[in-house]
Amino acid sequence: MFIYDSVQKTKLKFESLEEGKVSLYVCGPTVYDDAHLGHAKSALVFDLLCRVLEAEGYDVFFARNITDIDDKIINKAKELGISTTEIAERYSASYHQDMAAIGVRPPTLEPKATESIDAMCAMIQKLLDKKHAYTIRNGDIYFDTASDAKYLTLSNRQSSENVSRVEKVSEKRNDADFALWKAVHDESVSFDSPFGKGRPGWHLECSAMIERYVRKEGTEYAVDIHGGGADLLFPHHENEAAQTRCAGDHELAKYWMHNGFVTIDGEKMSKSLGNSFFLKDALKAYDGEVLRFYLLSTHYRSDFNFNEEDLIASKRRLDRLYRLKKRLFGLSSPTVETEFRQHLLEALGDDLNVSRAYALVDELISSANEALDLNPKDKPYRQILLSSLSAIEEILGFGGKNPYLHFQFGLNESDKERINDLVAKRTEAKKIKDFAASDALRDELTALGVSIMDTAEGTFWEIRD
RNA sequence: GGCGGCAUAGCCAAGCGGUAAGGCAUGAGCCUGCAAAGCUUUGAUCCCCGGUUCGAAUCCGGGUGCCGCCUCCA
Repeated sequence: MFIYDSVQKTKLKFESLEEGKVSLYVCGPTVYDDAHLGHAKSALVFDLLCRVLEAEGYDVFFARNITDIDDKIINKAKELGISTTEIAERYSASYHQDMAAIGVRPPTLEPKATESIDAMCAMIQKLLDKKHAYTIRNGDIYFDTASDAKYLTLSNRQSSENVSRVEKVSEKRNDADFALWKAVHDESVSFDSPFGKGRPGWHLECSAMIERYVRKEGTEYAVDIHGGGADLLFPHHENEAAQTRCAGDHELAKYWMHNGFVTIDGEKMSKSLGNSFFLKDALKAYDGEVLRFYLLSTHYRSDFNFNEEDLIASKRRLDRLYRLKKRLFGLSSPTVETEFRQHLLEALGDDLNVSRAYALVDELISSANEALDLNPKDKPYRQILLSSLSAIEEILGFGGKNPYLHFQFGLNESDKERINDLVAKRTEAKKIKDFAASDALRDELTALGVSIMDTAEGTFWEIRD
């Protein structure tokens, strides 16, 4: 496995801290609204990484947090007149639902910030003890960035001179110093701590939760891989790394992975543009699996420009896989190790080269169709083929559904009944060679968005995009 | 202003020094009552200029054009 490390800016051979085991921590969402396509992309990328690592035989411990306390959650709660807990629960649930819809498996562990306050306090205390943090008069606790010689080395920034846009607090020792703990003096949401009532700083959450839930004693790094969106490199990950190295005797992550951004029709996602922003909206129009296939189709480090035209092209590519599955429908056989699976892992093992993996899938489909055209009854061949297809499902996470249902997205039972009825009538007309009637029926079906295909096994239909 | 990324056929997109994967769309053929599906086939010298090299889309220098981060953010 090779991984591009976004700190060293080079592709590295992956060597886990502990033989056969991988610890992966990914920054999860702040649950104050529904998940958008960017959340989906990030979740998909690391879901794929997990699948590949597991397929390579690693025992993967994957943690992805939920930030369930934050100013934005508080604001949303005020806006809707309900508690922050309700907000967090509502959007955690919708996050889980949306991610499941695109085939993102749940992480091994999903720590919540509000359930980890003690871990955060413990870390703050360490930082205070080691003089890497200080308290100002109002009770806020800040990280002293000047006390960490390695500060800014993660994101490769020269000095903190240009990092001056964070809030100006006159008592801060350095402009770049960030809050570890914010004291709360009014009635707003707060947690009790040895430092008084307050709320934790966002950057602290991940460091503390990694330390508490993921890290094994004695390792040089807290985790093997730390991931997240490209925007998190600075300041979030820079700050996390600083906290971890200053509070303990180890660095945070051996490998850093950052996924690219999702734009929509070339524009940065924004609510004001009113474009298909939320994943749940995209899921109304397209099958979750189609969205998975599409969002995963380009390299994870590249920016991804989401648009419907490309999505449809992508769906057509996935359709080919399902048409092949239709040809094999009803067959089952024990899964055997295939060369194809090896090739797939080889491609994905190269810093998740999905394009190469997809090309392999395409080539598999073409050669399979060709072979089945020549010799439809070749049993050993079909067994290998079915095994290859299950490798696609296992590693890439698509292609596992009933192939007929894939082509019936968005239809209810009465729609299907009506279509089946028309198809049956057309078959009757064809039987008596009344082609005028059968063509008229096909036109009717076409008008319904249904495409007809006559095969040796009978007539099949698909809903078209 | 500082830091970083990208530029490959109509579109999406691999490629990491040896003479351009794959998909969508398009044209043609086979198959079909006709279609659809499937199969075969059709097309780029890689933003521009210069350099290194026997050889560069791939390395170096200089342009041009997009984009991201530097503020909460996947």
